[in-house]
Amino acid sequence: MDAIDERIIEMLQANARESFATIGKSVDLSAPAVGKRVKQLEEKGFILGYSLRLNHEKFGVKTKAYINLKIHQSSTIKTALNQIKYWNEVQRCDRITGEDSLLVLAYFKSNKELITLLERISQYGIPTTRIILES
Amino acid sequence: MDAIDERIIEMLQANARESFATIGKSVDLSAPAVGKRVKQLEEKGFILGYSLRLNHEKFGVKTKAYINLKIHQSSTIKTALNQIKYWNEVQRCDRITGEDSLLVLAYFKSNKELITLLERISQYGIPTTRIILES
DNA sequence: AATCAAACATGGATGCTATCGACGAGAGAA
DNA sequence: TTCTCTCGTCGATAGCATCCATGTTTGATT
Repeated sequence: MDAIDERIIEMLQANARESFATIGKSVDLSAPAVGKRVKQLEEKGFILGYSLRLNHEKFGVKTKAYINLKIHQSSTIKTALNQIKYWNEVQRCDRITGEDSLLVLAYFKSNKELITLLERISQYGIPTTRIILES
Repeated sequence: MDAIDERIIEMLQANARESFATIGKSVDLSAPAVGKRVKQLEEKGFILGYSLRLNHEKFGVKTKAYINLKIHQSSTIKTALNQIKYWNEVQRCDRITGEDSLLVLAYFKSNKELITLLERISQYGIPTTRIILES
C-alpha cells in the first residue's frame, strides 16, 4: 500500500469499471502494472469487490428509516443481528453500545413494508423507528 | 426496467467489473444488447455509478461509531448536514425524525480521531456517541 | 385486420483491454 | 559481491466493448 495504490483505489472508487490503461496513464504506469497491483490489493484483502451505486428511489424506495432495537434478552443479540442483516430491506445492521443494542438501517417501498418489518422485528425486541428526512 | 434489467443489475451488484459478454450468457442476450441496456440504466438514472467494496479495517479503521447530534438551533440543521457529510471520516449523515436531528456514521483510525470529530461537531449541537461493536 | 413506427436484438468489424510470459532494473540481505 | 525478491516494461494473444447495418418484435393507430 503506497501512494500509487491509494490513487488507484481512489480512481476505482470513483468508477470501478475504469480501464487499467486509463488508470495507468493517470498514475504513470503501464496497464499490466496497474492490473498486477489491483490483483494484489484483492488478494491481500484491501479490495473486497466491485459494486453498483444505485438510485434506490428509482427502484421504488419511498421511505428510509433507522430502527433502534432494544433486545429482550442480551443472549440473543448475536442471533438477531445475524438474521436481520440478511433481510431484503435491510441495508445495515450494527450492534452498538448504549440502551438499544441493535441499529438497523432499512429502505422501504411503502409504509406497509415498514410496518411488516416492524412486526417481524418485534420478536427480537422493542423497536424505535426514526425516519430519514434527507441525506 | 424488466426482469432482464433486474438480473443484469443483480450481477453487476455482485461484481461491477463483470464483462457484458459474461452477463449476456447468463441472461441469454448478446454482449451489445447488455451494453445498451446498461447504458440506458445509467442514462435513466437507475445506475449512479460503479464503486469499490473496501475492507476498511485493512486501511487502519479501528473504530466505527454512530453519532447522534442534537442541533442547537433547528435552522442550522441543513447547513450542518451539508457540511458534515463531506468530512473525511463520515460515511453517512442523515437528517432524522425524533429528539436528535442528525445521525452520523463515521469510521476512525483511532480514538483520537473520534475525539477530534466530536470536538468539531460540537459547534452544531450536542453529540451522543454509540460505538459499533460488530456488524 | 392491416399497417406503421418505435424499441430492441443480432452479427460482423474494429479498436481497446486484460493478462500472460519473458525479461530487466533496483533494493535489501547474506 | 552476489543472490533473491519485488516490481516494472514490452510484445503477443485472446477476449471485450462498441459501432453500424440489418432484422425482429411489440403494440398502438387507423
